[in-house]
Amino acid sequence: MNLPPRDAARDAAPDATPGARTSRGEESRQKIVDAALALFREKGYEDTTMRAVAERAGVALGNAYYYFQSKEHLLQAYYARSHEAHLERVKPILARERTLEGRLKGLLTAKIEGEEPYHRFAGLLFKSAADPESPLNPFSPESSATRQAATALFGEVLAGAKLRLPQDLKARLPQLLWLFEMSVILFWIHDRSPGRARTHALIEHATSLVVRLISLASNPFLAPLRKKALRLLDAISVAGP
Amino acid sequence: MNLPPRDAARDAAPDATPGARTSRGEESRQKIVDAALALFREKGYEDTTMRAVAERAGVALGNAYYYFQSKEHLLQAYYARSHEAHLERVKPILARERTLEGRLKGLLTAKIEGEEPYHRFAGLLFKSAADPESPLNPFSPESSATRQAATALFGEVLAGAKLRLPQDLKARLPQLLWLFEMSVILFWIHDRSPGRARTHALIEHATSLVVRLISLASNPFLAPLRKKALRLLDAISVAGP
DNA sequence: CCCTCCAGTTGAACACGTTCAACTAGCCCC
DNA sequence: GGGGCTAGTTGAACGTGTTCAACTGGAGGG
Repeated sequence: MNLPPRDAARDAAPDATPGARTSRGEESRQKIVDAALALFREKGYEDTTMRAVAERAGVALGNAYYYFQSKEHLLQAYYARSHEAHLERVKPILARERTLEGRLKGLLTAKIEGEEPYHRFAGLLFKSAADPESPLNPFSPESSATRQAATALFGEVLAGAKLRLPQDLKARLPQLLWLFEMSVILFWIHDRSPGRARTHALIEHATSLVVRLISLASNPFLAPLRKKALRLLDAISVAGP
Repeated sequence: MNLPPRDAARDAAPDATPGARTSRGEESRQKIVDAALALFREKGYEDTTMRAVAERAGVALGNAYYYFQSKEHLLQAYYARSHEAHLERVKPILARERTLEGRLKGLLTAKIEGEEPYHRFAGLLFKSAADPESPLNPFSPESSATRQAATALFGEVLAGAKLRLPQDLKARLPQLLWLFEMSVILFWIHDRSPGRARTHALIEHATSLVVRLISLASNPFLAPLRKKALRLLDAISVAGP
């Protein structure tokens, strides 16, 4: 899932919560984030109260709301952290794998394994992300920067693979692969099988299927169908209205 | 695609809210549902309070919780009712349209037009869809009746269309079409264009594309790829009775 | 006729997320 | 040094969803 980085979200929102302008302020903000993430991990999101966060951070209840519009917004801090970790994990994989299939599988596997410790509240993140009203929602204008960053990563996945693609498809594929990743994550969130065996099976089979579909779509014989599909994407602009 | 099953332990909802056992009770339950749906439509979900629901229903606050475990559970009543209304709207369409494309387009258009009054809070459906803990989640056991009804409807859509399909594909297609419908609804939820023009465009283009993909998948020439895709579904599906 | 029983009903009470008017502390300008 | 100015801070107060112990009404048995 791809949520906007903290700073971008704050700058885009009209009534955004202020960033700290003071070293004292920055310290408070940090203490609040640290307290929140620790409590989320210890007790889960629902059982963590804002009062408990404020108490552990050593600030007043209202102070947390000076830096974070809502409890939900505290999750953004977690997301920012986890996305950076994901980039780090993916870097060596992309350096090693040279086939599209290997690169995709590596990326997706790294994603779900990196998120594994947070499986129980990753669902909550996705929940906010699916709400059209929420600024955390990946289809929102506020998130466009992050969305582009995420699709750019898939652009890199494609660029490093030995692959010949029609130009029109190549332009749209990163967005489509991002949607694929989102689907895998949605599946993973619901997956309760031991070791997330089902999600691993999904990645294994679906990735290889996706790669075959891509090469099928590249077949000149099927160009009309491909054009039709791409026209659909143009008409609705894949990221959503 | 099927999502993984939930824990059997939780499935056995031990403290399920009782159905009414009395005519007086049935009346109360009905008044509460009516009040809730009216208020949801008038003010949206968030701005509807349980106190307002109880007041309009003419019962005490606590009484609503005798029949519904939570505010969220009131939404299930909406889903059930909306599906019934959908069936009524779809009936004449399926009686008239004889091509798969016409039947699908008719069904999807009826869906989003029927849901239009509830657009502003329909986003909650997907919030719940993303939350594995929620009983409203369409993949949950509590929703299995609705889910099966929905896939059964797509079975009817297929049965009434003049179409030759490989048997293996035919068996899985209703589920796949249901996922297609869910995707359209997800798009619609985020659609803020006037008259939902974008969603109508999506239905127009995507349906015709889906129909072509189905006939492509039926091509004996592509049987290996089709088998591979169906094996994927088998691998991640629940082994049902 | 009264007693028992229990589905149904009640609203006060609770804990929570969130808001807000008032306060504090450090910095800058005169 | 004093007088603002404002980022930062405070906790009481509000409205919410939810819980619960107490109550009610009417059906059925004696």
